[in-house]
Amino acid sequence: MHSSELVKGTLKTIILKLLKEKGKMYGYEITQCVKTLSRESIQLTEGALYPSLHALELEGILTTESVIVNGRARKYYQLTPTGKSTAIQKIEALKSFMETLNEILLTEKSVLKNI
Amino acid sequence: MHSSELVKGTLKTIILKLLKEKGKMYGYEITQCVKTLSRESIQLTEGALYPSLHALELEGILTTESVIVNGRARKYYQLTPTGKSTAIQKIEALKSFMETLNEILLTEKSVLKNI
DNA sequence: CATAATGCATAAGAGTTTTAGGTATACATT
DNA sequence: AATGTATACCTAAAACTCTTATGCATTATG
Repeated sequence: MHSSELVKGTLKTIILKLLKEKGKMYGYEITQCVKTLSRESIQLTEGALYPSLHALELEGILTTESVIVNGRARKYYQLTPTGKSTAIQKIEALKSFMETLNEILLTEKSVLKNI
Repeated sequence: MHSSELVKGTLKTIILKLLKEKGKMYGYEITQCVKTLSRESIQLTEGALYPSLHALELEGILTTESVIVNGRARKYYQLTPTGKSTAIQKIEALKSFMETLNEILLTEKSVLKNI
């Protein structure tokens, strides 16, 4: 299980990535999808997920649509046009950050000595 | 410049990685080292760095040693034996998390459809 | 001699997450 | 019938961490 500390900064980007690919998802579906994709190593908590989704909606990045399925309410989220470009930017930013991070983590003693 | 949101969760691990390789560093040195290694894309703020260092010290992961160099005080930090194994663990955890994250970011629409 | 760079540190406010709880339906098991 | 599990939404207090701003001090530089 990955520490929640690490997931924090990447939560919004993960949400945006999934919505970008799937087009339309509801909250519970997002938690399950992340769980599956991460092989059970990331379990989003609802207390973090829903406030994030609502914030993204307020920012105009997502729109919602409520639907009744099997007698239960579902609230689908999808990217707005603005949200789509935000998603692309955020995903690129995260990839770029991971490359930087990777360089730092692979830096060896001998290299560091000269900095 | 990478968003501070992303750096947050990885700050402690970055510190531990650098100390693991360099053995002994002072606060300002850490900020400059991260700046250089990241090609100016990560600029640690002191308000985040020092509290983290102090927390790591309280946890028994670091010990300190104050030295006067060129008339200025420096406070060197280094890993304790416990800290050394914590560092190794944290670094591995971060690498593992990045692999998971990478898989998520590379997931394509066609794959996601079946989840 | 003012400014930048070096070097440490903290505190108020802001922002986010954790933890814990609440509400509700469907379905399987006891 | 009652219990538990899975599905599905949400929120609020407390905890946590960072941002922003500030303070102090020395050395080098223009």
